[in-house]
Amino acid sequence: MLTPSAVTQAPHLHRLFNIPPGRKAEASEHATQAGVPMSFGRNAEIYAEGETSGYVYKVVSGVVRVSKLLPDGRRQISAFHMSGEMFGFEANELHHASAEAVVPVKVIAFKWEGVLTMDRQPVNFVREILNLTMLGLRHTQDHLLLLGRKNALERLAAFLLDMNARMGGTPVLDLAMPRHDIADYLGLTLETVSRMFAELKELGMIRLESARRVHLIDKARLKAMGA
Amino acid sequence: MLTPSAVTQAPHLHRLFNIPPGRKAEASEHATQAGVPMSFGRNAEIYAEGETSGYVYKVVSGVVRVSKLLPDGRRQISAFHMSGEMFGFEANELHHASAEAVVPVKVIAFKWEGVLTMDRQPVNFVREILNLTMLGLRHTQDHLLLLGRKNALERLAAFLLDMNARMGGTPVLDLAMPRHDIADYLGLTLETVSRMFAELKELGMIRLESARRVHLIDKARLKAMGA
DNA sequence: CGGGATATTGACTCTTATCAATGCCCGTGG
DNA sequence: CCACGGGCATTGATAAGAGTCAATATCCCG
Repeated sequence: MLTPSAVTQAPHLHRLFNIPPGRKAEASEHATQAGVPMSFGRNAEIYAEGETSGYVYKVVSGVVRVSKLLPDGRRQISAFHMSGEMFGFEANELHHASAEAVVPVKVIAFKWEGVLTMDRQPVNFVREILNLTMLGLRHTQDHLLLLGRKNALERLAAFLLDMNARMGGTPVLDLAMPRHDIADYLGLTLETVSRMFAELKELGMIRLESARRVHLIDKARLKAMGA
Repeated sequence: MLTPSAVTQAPHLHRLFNIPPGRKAEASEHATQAGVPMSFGRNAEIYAEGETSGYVYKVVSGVVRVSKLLPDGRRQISAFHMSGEMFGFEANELHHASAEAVVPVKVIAFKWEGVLTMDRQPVNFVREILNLTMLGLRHTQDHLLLLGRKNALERLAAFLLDMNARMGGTPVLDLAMPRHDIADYLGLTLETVSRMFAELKELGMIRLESARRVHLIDKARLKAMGA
């Protein structure tokens, strides 16, 4: 459940996607291969659902949320992406979800064209991207199980463990996102999320230093709970 | 929501994956490129979670369900695959979900090795598989929205429309799977699924010729409902 | 130090789950 | 050909979990 994530780092991609040392990079035509650094403020939109999608992104710092909206405003966040991870892969030329900065974010944007069309890149390269996409698919399938079959407490436990694993596994966890975002990721309301935090605290499994700073006191029991 | 599906057909793959005319094919070592036809009875296991995964599959006939289980038996079906679709893509060498035949199924199995390692295949080929995987990711993300944010009636409406679209769009829909499978796909209980069928009937949007044979009377309203 | 956004807590409602009884359909065998 | 039996589906009564609405409380940030 909630494995390291979607678009996690892969050695090859790190090499291939990193900006050449000394590069300055504005959004110039030349940026095709190297990638263009971009910054986004808190809650700024990186791309929108329905927008034409020409780029894939790698998170340099901050946290990104990818989400879909129903016409009446109900929202489902499908993933949070943290430093080192990539997102924005799309089958067609249109974005099927939107991406926003949860906190101030730096990313590098790569022309998708350049990624797939480059006939000079080793076949390994496309294969590497395929692998990232398959990992993303796996994470999403795990999340289906969470949304379809786990109760509120199990969902929150799984979420905290996933976040923790992805941030290095230290027992103190700093959450970048507000309760509302956690709720929209876990398919709950923010009130329920808050109550589940309280219950995990009651159960002695976590300690809340503040709303965003969580101490994972008993990971073993959290794991048993998150499934 | 619930787009044509996961691993839907793509012209290139049809060419590349089809068995050479006149081929007989047992599970021989030579079958690497051509693919091995296989048959499975109702509810037979095609592969299991945790099993080592050496093949990808293309459905020739029947319907396949891909699912994950929680230790206590709760189940989430992540997708149904129908004729022409492919499934079984895995990031690592282990299957992360299991696949079973909903009804008697014929598939063709292709060695994954052969698919990725073949340096003689055009780069286009890997790219085609990447595209199928991205489509699968999209379908799964749509399903996240369904599980996280839609109510029971909306879920069933979306399900019926998706199935209908994938089976050619005729107003009479033959469901291959029992209520229990629909429930595990939609994150509901079979009783609730049954009640929602009754309610769609009440609303005049469907007619039940039998439990498995559904007439879609008002697709427009179903669409509005399914979101 | 004050104020707005974010989070918690409480009371109550509503949707869906659970438990249980009955009905229906279809294939098999008398 | 009909009756029986077993799996599947429907329907009902009740319970439980999460949602909703509303009133504080807390935390930043200026």
